[in-house]
Amino acid sequence: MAAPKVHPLNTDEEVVWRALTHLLVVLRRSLGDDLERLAGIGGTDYVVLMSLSEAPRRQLRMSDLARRCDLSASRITRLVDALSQQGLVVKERAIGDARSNLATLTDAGYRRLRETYPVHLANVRHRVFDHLSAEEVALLGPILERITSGLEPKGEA
Amino acid sequence: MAAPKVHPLNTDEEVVWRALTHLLVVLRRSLGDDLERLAGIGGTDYVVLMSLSEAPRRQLRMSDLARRCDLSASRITRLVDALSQQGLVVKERAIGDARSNLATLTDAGYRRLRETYPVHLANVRHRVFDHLSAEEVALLGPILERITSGLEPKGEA
DNA sequence: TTCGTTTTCTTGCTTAGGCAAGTAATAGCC
DNA sequence: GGCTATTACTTGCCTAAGCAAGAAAACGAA
Repeated sequence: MAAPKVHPLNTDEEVVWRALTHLLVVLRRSLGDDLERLAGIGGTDYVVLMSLSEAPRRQLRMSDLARRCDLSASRITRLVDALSQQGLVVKERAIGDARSNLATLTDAGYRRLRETYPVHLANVRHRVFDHLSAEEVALLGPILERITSGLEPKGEA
Repeated sequence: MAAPKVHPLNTDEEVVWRALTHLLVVLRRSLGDDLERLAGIGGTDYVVLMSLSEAPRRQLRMSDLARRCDLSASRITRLVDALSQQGLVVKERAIGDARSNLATLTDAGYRRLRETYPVHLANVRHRVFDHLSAEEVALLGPILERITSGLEPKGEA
């Protein structure tokens, strides 16, 4: 609390910091726009479908889905409702616990995801991996994981 | 257009991709929340003040400010209006071109920024640099810059 | 069993942000 | 000098997302 005299960023850190904040805003936007423009699906919808497709039975409880997508419960409620309107998922009460709702990817949803995947993949390569060597990718993985893993506990850590 | 058979991500790439998308959402949120909680200022407001403080005369045209903050013109209009309500910046018509508006950081704004800086610095260290060695930081800089520099041209590239 | 507590989701409201249309000022051109 | 085109910002309106309060089910204890 009493400002324990933290070092200012050195030059290298400054560079990383500028690039990172820029990335945080712009890469997110670029990828979302790419997907919307080239595949007609929102970035968030894509993440939802993808998360479901990776789950056993292609099915997750709403709250688990929210966690995997880094979204709030309310946002997931609305996203799943919208996707189910389009027939890409179904929402049904869980047997055995009538509080939980299960979202399940439909065949149509799975098909949609398969169609979209190549577009997404191309975007990701174009925006990120085309700029990196294999060695850099190998280095980057552990670094990013270390940063993200310190992030989970929403408040302090 | 005709899906030119892009390689799927290999294992290393997959790791980077997962971590990166997570980072994009969560780091942004964490840093914004930190600042809000510990310094009572929004992350975006902070960026605006910081950008002004780095400009000659602590002053920028609205459109330049928008560009440096990665924000739309309309968002900047509203942010600057809010900040000027709080006396942290002033907005005035540019002499010599009455279309442009100049936003200038006030002394109060500068003071506010100085107060906030240590908090922000501590957050940044805590969330990012505490997890990285000096060597890693040195490696990371060029990598991130390469990615971001491919991002500017909003649509294609 | 019945009542309080906790979990899980939903709904209402608010905020951050962008886009598109409008307005004002400048710049070019005849 | 008067039109047209361009630039710079603002305003209206929409979407994405979160928070907080609610409702419904499940759990636990008396």
